[in-house]
Amino acid sequence: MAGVSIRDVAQRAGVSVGTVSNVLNRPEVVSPDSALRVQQAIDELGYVRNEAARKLRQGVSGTVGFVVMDGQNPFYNDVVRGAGDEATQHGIAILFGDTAEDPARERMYIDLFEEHQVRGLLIAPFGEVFNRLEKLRQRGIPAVLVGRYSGQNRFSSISVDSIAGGRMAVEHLIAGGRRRIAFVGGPFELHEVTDRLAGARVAAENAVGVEIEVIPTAAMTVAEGAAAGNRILTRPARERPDAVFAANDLIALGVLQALVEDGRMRVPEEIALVGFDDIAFAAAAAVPLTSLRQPSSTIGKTALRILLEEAADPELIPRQTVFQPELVVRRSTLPR
Amino acid sequence: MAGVSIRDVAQRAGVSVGTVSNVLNRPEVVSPDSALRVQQAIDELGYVRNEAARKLRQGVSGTVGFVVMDGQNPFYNDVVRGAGDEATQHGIAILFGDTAEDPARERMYIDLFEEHQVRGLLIAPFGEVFNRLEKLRQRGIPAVLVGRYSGQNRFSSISVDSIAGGRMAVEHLIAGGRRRIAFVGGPFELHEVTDRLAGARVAAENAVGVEIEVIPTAAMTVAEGAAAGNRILTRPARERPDAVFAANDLIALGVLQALVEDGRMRVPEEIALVGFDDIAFAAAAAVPLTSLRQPSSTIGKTALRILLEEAADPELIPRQTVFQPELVVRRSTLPR
DNA sequence: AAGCGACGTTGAATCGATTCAAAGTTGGCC
DNA sequence: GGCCAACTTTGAATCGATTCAACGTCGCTT
Repeated sequence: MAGVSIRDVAQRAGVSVGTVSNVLNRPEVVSPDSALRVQQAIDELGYVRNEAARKLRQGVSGTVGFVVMDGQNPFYNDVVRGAGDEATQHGIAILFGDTAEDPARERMYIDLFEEHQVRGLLIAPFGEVFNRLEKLRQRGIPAVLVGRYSGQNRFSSISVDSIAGGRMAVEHLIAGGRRRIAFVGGPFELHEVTDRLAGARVAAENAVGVEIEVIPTAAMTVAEGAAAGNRILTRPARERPDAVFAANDLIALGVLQALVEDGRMRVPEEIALVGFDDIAFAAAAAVPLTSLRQPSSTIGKTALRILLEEAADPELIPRQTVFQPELVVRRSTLPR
Repeated sequence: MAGVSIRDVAQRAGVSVGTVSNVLNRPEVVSPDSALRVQQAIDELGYVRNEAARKLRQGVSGTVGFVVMDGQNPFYNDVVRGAGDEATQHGIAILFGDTAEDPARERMYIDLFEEHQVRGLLIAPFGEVFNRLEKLRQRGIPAVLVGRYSGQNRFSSISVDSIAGGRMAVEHLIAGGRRRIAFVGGPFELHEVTDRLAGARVAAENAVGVEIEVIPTAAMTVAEGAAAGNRILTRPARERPDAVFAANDLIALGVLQALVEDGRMRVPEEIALVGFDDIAFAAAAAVPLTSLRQPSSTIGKTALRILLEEAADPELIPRQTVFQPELVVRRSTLPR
């Protein structure tokens, strides 16, 4: 069984528990002699520190929660890896919760992580969570939003400028000679979606004779994208758009899949396609996908760093960190 | 601040701490009257149970560690989601560690999770971890291997029959008229890789005039796959294979990307392509990819269930659960 | 030789939930 | 009324690491 405690180590090394604790946490105050004996005892007994006891006493834990709205989206996987890299540098472990775009599950994970007394919460939110997060903060658990700009600046956030991204996407399409542009995305509760659409509208208004049509989806998935693509295909040819701007790459890949399978509307000849996120698979798609790249790994790292700073000093004023997306042009938007 | 303890609740409700604890953990022994008062006090004070204290006392935690060798592989993301679904049904949180195919990081996460006194460890291992896992078990922390068959049956494992999968892949290629087959994958420390290759060899030996050539990769990534694809393309035309069996879909997509970009060897006309895992993006690839499907979400669920059983009863004999992969045929292997 | 500061070490108190033996309460029955 | 069983409630002990005031021990100065 486990059961090797600091007391056993102390006894073996012939010192007090206080000294052992000092060796572990403030080695500079203990004499080299004791330090050595303690270290030996630790090795011999295979002592492993009990995080629970430490956490209980200190009131701070070595874990951070990460609640992600879609764990199957490679974009978030990249963000998680970035956060994980940063976390391990601080000896911190990440509790991971994939809510699969389900608000109930989202609440559940927040509750669970609160019980676990996480030091802070990273969250790519789906539902309306601000009040809940506010309560968490009152209990001393800060939260940092990932991928979503925090409306009233109540929380720190790390995101990409979705409005600018939307504008860049549609300006690029217009420059390529497209005029009838469909925005495919949803649900509209997601700020990412509304912002990208808003940016698209700005670009359209700055041009002449460009219309934006909205084709809503229920989720940001390949399947929903494919469904949207098929809806486009059922229309008479003259009512179809000549370009699609998808709210993210998963949707774009779904649309692409539907179009390629059907075969009647070739990409990019009849219809151009832009995604968002620039996930690794965008480049390997049936038709390599033009997309707006987010610095995903950096987003994760930065989010974790800011979270730890806020956990250390609750008085810090929330900061909004906004990166600029980068247009990566591939074949799916070859000009007419 | 936090600081609402079970003692505060007890005081507010006018009962003892023992009763509050009973309301929380064995509601059937407490009178409806007290239960109500306690519940009210909990709501009014916003009490949240302190996992650290509970864990310390009980010696068991409500967390499970999941160490994944490649968090960017959608296959593992699906597995993680399955495990997460199952975990939440048991009120358990998952500590997540992405080792990015780095043995040092793998050890680091195992150490970290041990300090956290996880109830058990799910691991898709990369390096040589059996001795370390053995030590963990001696401390009462069981481990279940995910995606890798446990050699000497020392640990429970959930996997897919990689040998059968390799055989099915190559038999399918042979049936489609292919004769010069390249196996692309690595590193060979991974049993998945060697098993899939072994299965491929079996299929080749059962046929006439079929050769298997091995093109090693340093990792199971798109980038490594693309590099391998480019290596194939540098050869004189007559020395190129007429089919590629990739150790997983990421490699397959990389190879495909290289081939499509170059344009000289058309898929599937000149060269056929089979992957493994059947990730969601396989169907959406430049050329829809034939692959061997693993029941990824089921693998995750099952792994977690078995892990919890073993945590509850350390005497259980390790079980090897092996699913059969399913060949999903798409255009990348259209017969000649 | 007394006094002082620097340096190490000690060990009891603490964090908060759970446990369980013991005490308390209730109602039923003779 | 007395007694017993069934049901509730109590609260001190416990888990293991950390903390910190108090205590030794030296070596050096005056």
